[in-house]
Amino acid sequence: MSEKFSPPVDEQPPEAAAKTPHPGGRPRDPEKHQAILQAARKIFFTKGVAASAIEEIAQHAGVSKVTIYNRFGDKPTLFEAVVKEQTDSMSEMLIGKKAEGADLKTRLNGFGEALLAFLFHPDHVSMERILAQDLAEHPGLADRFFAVGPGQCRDRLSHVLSEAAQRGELTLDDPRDGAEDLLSLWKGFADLEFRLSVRSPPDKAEIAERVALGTEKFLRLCEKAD
Amino acid sequence: MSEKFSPPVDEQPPEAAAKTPHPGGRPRDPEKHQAILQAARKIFFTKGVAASAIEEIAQHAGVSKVTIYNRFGDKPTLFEAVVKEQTDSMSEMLIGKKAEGADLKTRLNGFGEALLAFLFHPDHVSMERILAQDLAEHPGLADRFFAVGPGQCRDRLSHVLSEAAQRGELTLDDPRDGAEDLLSLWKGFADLEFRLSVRSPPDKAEIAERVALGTEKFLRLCEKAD
DNA sequence: ATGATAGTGAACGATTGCGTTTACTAACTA
DNA sequence: TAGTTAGTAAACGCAATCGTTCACTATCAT
Repeated sequence: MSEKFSPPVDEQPPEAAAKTPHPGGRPRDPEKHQAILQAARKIFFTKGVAASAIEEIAQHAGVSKVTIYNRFGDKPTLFEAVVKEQTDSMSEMLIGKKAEGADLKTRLNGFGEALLAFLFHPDHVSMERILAQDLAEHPGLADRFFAVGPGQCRDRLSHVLSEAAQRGELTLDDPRDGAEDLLSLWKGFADLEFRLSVRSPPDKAEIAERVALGTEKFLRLCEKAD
Repeated sequence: MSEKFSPPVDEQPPEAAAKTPHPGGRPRDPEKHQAILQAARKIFFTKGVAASAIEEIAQHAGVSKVTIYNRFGDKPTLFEAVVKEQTDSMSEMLIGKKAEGADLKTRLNGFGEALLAFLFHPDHVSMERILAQDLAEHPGLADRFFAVGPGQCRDRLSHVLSEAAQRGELTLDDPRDGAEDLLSLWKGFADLEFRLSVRSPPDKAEIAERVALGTEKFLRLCEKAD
C-alpha cells in the first residue's frame, strides 16, 4: 500500500480549475470519475483491497482499465481516494447536524441518530473493516484517519456535552470521557453484530430506539455523578 | 473460502486416537502441528488470509509446504483450524473465570478483567479484523462464530447478572440488555482505537482501571433503574 | 530386512492480476 | 484542418502463489 493520504495526482485545486480549463484537447468526462470511485468503493469494501482486481472495477464502472490508471495511477492511490471521499462525507454530516433543539435530550438524540445512521450504514461498516486491515499494515495512516474520523466525531460530541455542562444542563467530570461513554452506549452490542455480519443494517426506527435508550442511560448516569 | 467450520480432515476424535495409534509407518510429529498453527495464526492475522502465502507460513514454521497441504489440505481449512483454536481458547477462558468473589462488584471486575485481557490481546484484535472480512463473504459462518464467541460471552455475563438480581444484589430490567451495556462500558472507545491500530495494547493496570470504571458506572446505572 | 507412512526440496503447470504499451478512435481548441 | 488530450481494446511482460507431482530420506511396526 501507499504511504500517503494524498488526493489523486490529477486532482486540481477548485480555483485552479478555472485557470487551467482546457489547454486544448478532449475534456475529461466527469461522470467517469464518479463512476470509478463508486465502483471502486463497492468492490474494495466488499472483497477487500488485496482481493479486488482493478479490471473488475473498470468493468463495473463501464470504463477502460487504462483510464483508471491514467486518472489514479495506482491501486493504493485509488483506494485512498475512496477513503477520502467517505471521510469527507462524514465530516459534512457532522457539520450538517449542529445538534440544535429544545432540551439537551432532544439535541443529543438528534446528533446520535444522524451519527448512527452514518456509522451503521453498510458502506461505512465495510470501510471500517477493510480500513482496519490496511491501517494495521501502515501505522502511519492510522492517526491521520482517526483524527478526521472517530476522533473528530468524539471531539464534536464532547464539545456539545461541555457546553451543556457549562449551562448547567448536566453534571460531568470530563466531557471527553462522557462523550466516549455516550458513544459506547449508543453503539452497544449492535456495533459488533453489524461488523461481524450477524445482523443486517438497522432502519431509522431501530436507530432512533437505540439512541433514545442510550441517551436516557447516559443522562441518568450523569445525574448521579455529581 | 470454505463453507464449513469443521476440523482438518486428518483430525481424529480423541478416543479413536487409541484405537488407531500407528498402523505402521512413521508417526506424525505433533510439534509440527502446533508450529504450523502458530505460524499460520501469526501470518494470517498480520497480513490477512488472501495476502498470506502458504509457503511463508511453512517457512516460518520450519516445515515443508507439502506437509501443510498433507495435514490441512487447503488454505481455507487451515484458516478455519486457526480460528477454531482461538475460539476454543476463549471458551476455556470463560469457563475458567467463574466470576467468584465476595461482593458483586468484585465478581464483575474479575470477569471483566479476564475478558478484556483476552479481547484486547493483539492476537484477538487481529483475528476479529480478519474474520470480519471473511464472515462478510460467507454469511453462514457468521452465526456459528458469533454463537461460540461474542454471543457466548454475553450470555455468560448475562447469567451472572441474572443470578445477582435474584439475590437482590442489583435491580435489572433485562439481564441481556444489562450485559450488553456493561460490555459496552468496559470496552468503550479503547476498543475502536485498538482495532484501528491507533493505540498499542493495554497492560494489566490499564485494563483493571477500565473495568473498574465501567463496573462502577454500570452499577450506578442499575441503582437508578428500579 | 520389509513395507508403510511422514516429511523434505525442487520443480511444474496453471492462474491471476498488476501496470505498461501499442494502435486506434473520440472530442475539443485554435 | 492540425494539434492535443481522453478514452478504448487488446495484448504483453512480469511476478506471485496455489496446489500438485516426483524423487528421495527418515522413522516407525512387524
